[in-house]
Amino acid sequence: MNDSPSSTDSIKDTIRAAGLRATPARLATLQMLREADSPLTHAEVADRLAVDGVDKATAFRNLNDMTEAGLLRRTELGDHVYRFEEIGPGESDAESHPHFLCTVCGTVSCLDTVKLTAASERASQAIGEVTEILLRGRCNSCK
Amino acid sequence: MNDSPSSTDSIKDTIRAAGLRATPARLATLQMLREADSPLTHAEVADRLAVDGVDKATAFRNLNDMTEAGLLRRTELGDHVYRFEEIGPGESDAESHPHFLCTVCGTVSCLDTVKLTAASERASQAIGEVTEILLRGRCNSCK
DNA sequence: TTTTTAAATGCACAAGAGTTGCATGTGCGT
DNA sequence: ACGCACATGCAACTCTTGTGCATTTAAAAA
Repeated sequence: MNDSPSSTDSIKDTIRAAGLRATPARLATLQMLREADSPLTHAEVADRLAVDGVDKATAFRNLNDMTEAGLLRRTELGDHVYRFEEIGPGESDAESHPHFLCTVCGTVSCLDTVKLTAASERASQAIGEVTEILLRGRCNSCK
Repeated sequence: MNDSPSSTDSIKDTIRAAGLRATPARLATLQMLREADSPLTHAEVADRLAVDGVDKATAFRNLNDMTEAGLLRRTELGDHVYRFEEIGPGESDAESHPHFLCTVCGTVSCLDTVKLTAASERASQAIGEVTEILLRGRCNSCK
């Protein structure tokens, strides 16, 4: 069998632990995001679930509900589309990692090591508390 | 007189130099952006011009046309709204400065001094060429 | 100054992302 | 196995942005 029951159960547990019901649509949603290595758009998730007969509104509501429940993180990378990624077990919602969006092909990459210089940290502190860093440009495949 | 004719003429010249006709709607648009100290949204410009009888579609078209002509820069800061700012005379379109968006009040600040650490530069180069930096968080007024 | 014409405008309508109201269906605690 | 709050489906709706087309106008030519 391809779907190991253990991983399905772990997904169920994760959803229930967040105070939500483990419905088929939510299982599929979280599994999709767990297998993806970059944030997925609203539409990508909805389209994929549509073949299982899941309504667009349901897909959107689940994504938002799971975000509110602390399971997902919603990011907006500047192309007028919301993207979602799973928040790992230990991870907190606040400590999100930087993202890179290719403005040509739309590919998103997660970055771990990107930081601002000390001087930049200070300059930005003067304005507010930075919780998110987003870089945009052209990825190497699009040069 | 408040509207110094010289500045109006300079705006006209700027627009014509970009290969566009200096229409009243465009004069007003560019003047607005020139006086603003942070990028203005599509809607902000359109609403302001509406009192002069300028159509919303015209306002949107002008913003996009002037962007294409290299007079303006269009940025998307993650709230599903386009913002525009003038590109200074010497400035090129490519070298945009970083922005900070307060996710609470929506205020946008332009940053000049923010840079990535050398290590971060290297890490991001591995993925692509970064042309734009966006920081999000809570501005000091919203803490 | 008048004429000419391509560019710009106004109006109405359309597309895409995301949301919401409401009746129906279902997970899951008892 | 039962019941109820929660979740879903469907349709209509909002909000931002873009488009088609007839009319007007900036600005170059005469």
